[in-house]
Amino acid sequence: MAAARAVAERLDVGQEAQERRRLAGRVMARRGHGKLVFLDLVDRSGRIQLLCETTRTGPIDVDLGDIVGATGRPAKTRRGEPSLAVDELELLAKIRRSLPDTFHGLRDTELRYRQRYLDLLTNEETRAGFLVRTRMVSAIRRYLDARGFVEVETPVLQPRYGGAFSEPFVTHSNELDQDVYLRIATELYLKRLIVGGLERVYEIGKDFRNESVSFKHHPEFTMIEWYEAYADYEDTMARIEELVATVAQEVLGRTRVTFRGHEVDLAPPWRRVTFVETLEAHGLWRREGLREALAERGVDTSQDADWPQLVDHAFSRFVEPSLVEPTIVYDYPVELSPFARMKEEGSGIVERFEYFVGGMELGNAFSELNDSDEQAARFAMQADQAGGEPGDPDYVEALAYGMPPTGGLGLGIDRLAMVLTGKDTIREVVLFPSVRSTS
RNA sequence: GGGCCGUUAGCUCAGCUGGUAGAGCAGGGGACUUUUAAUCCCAAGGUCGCAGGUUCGAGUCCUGCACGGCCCA
Repeated sequence: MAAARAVAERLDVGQEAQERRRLAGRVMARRGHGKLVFLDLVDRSGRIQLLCETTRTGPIDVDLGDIVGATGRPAKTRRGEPSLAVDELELLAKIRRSLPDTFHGLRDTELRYRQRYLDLLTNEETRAGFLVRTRMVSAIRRYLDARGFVEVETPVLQPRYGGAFSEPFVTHSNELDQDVYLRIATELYLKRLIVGGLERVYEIGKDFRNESVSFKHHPEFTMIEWYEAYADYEDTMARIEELVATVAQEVLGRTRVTFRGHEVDLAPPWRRVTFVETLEAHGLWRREGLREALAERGVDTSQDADWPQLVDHAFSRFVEPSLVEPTIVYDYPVELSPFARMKEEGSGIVERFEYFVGGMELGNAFSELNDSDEQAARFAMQADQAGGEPGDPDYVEALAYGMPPTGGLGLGIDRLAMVLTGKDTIREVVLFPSVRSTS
């Protein structure tokens, strides 16, 4: 369609090309003039006007939303509109229910989510947004494939869940006669592949977290995790900066984006600041009295059972919203990071970073802990913490066979799509967001 | 989980201090050979989210519920 339009655009007003074209698409507008009918035909590549002289085509019996095939010659009308002068119009699929208002588009948020096909049909910005997401994912794959990473698939149904602090969805295997969990992360399986010598692996796929929804949380969401042998978290910082900037450039042709009211530049280098510094700036880096300090600031800490939860609460409440320009926060307390390698013996600080744009976390990364004894000790420590990581002896066993020093990273695909499309909520970048069923 | 807001025709929206519901688009019928939100004429289209309550009378006021949105946790 775009090609036929290009031909028509080069014509003079009133002129008709010799070559015949056959197009197909959906009729999105109709302007009848008795024996002359104008239709707007739309496909993914764009829109072109059909010029139907009924003396040539016979009666035009089409409704808005019908899918038709048209044969004719590119032409330009008296008003200069690139068109196809139709010889033959064929109905390919009949619409049985009226399309929503094609001028305003479908506005009702609930209907837009429940019947996304109507949203895509009537709102061009919706279509454009999802195409950006698709191109973004392709660009990420291209970037990693070109650097020797291999894409893999690991289990979604897992006998044990792990790799993140989160409540899982539970289901049941009839064959095994046991409960299984929908994965909350791909982390532990991917690192087994590093043990197995695959050296550079990544997986793009859905994770599932049985938790509350918000503008940046959705129960099923798409995550990429990659693991790179013989890299550490500083190498990984450089890689994620480069990847995000490269992808933005490829998809949008620029690195400046507007997100949640902020204009930010994704080009490296990103601001870097330690976790401890960010909290010190608010007077909230302390082992004792943190609960009291938060209470003084009017924070309800009743849901926070222990220090790791308090410090996480302090960070997400006071620090995260201020991380508007792309920022890498690094060197985290070990209590928050059961899989990250210790920075120095006994420091209590691990080689981990999270990165943020527009006050929202995009992802998490670290130099992976590869000592099986220490991993076992970390699991034991987590067992004493509220909501701590459940242990995974099989994973510890895998590490016991030796894992190279490895840099690993997770990136929220939906969240990066939000940033690149400028959408304020994750539901705008998920084609079919979860909605309560109507009964 | 809490607060605020919303739900009227297939869609987009009006509907004031309570007085028996309107428009545009789409759909139906008709006119029209250069329009592009085409125009014009005709007819049709409603459990005003659901259930109660107040009232002579409720789309409008009150309560509860459902679904959704935004903000907070």
